[in-house]
Amino acid sequence: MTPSTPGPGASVPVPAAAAGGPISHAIFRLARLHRMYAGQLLRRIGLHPGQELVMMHLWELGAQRQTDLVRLMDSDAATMTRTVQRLEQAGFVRRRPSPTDKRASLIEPTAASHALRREVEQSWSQLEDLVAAGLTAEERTAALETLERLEQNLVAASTEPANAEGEE
Amino acid sequence: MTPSTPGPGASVPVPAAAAGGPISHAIFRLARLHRMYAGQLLRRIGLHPGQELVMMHLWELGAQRQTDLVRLMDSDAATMTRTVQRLEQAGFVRRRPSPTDKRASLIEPTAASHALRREVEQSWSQLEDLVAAGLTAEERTAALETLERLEQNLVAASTEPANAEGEE
DNA sequence: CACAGTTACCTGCTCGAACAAGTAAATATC
DNA sequence: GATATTTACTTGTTCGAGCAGGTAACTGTG
Repeated sequence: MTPSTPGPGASVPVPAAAAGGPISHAIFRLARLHRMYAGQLLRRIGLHPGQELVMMHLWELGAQRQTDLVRLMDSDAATMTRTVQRLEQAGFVRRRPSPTDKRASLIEPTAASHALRREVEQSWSQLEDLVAAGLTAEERTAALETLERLEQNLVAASTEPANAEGEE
Repeated sequence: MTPSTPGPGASVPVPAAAAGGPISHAIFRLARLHRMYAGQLLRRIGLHPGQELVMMHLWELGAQRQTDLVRLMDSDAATMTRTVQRLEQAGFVRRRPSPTDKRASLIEPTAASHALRREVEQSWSQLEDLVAAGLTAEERTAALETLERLEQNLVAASTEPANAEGEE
């Protein structure tokens, strides 16, 4: 029945497993599919998942220190190091020592990279159209609110728990 | 400001970045947080993300061939091989050659693993409470429907595109 | 100025995700 | 029954994610 693999860059098999909390699992499955699609779109333009976010920050804000990128994306410093290394090697960013801080290096997008920006934005746009296909403007807003509410629940849980050792 | 690392299993920094399509990015952020929490809960009980799904399938269905697990989780065969190897090494599963098919091996949960099941279920339950905190039953249902609708959009997109070779 | 403490970055490691390729066994076809 | 194809699984590789160090540079304090 399954038509088998149609070839690279076109197969996104249907999900299957379901267990755990319904919402948790729905998030899991949705995120999985979403990641798959994003990955496919990104690969076409020569980026790996995650790299496009770094680039977008750089294109929007200009040269940044790695630490800034880490903060902006709330990612891991070690991951950022290697991601930047690969972006550099791919010719999308350049590293320049910070004039004010010898520890830091400024990451800036190369001229060559700017051609990518449109493609990244198009990919994002495509993905958004896919995931929100058939939704009215109101439904999109509602969906967004739902997602953000769930997100806020998790954010809140990370700050509240307050098994915290005394701050103060 | 940031109280520094409170210790393992307690720090989930707030997200930050936002870009791309609003819904896409909301999914991305939500999934990220969700994954973080799931990872923390799982680590406490000695599992890595993904392993718990394998175990749940085994506990529910009994011994399965790797291929079955791959199909159930719609995951990669290579990933499954290594995941099972690690679960085996951790003593949670055992591998037995299939009596009927010399290529296949049956994966079955060990007796020792059953103690884990409660913990996995508790972790899932905890996570579900976290993510759906403060939602009424109706809101949970609505959220679930929203998530599933978005998921269905992606699933549909994977089957429709119909650059497909005829499925006849 | 010397010291401790912090910050910025890098490396090593484990593990999941995905793709490519390869082996062995089962099955289909001639 | 020999050959081709499919199936089950393994290994190799790249890359993101996260944790655990480790080094150099900055900063604050005495």
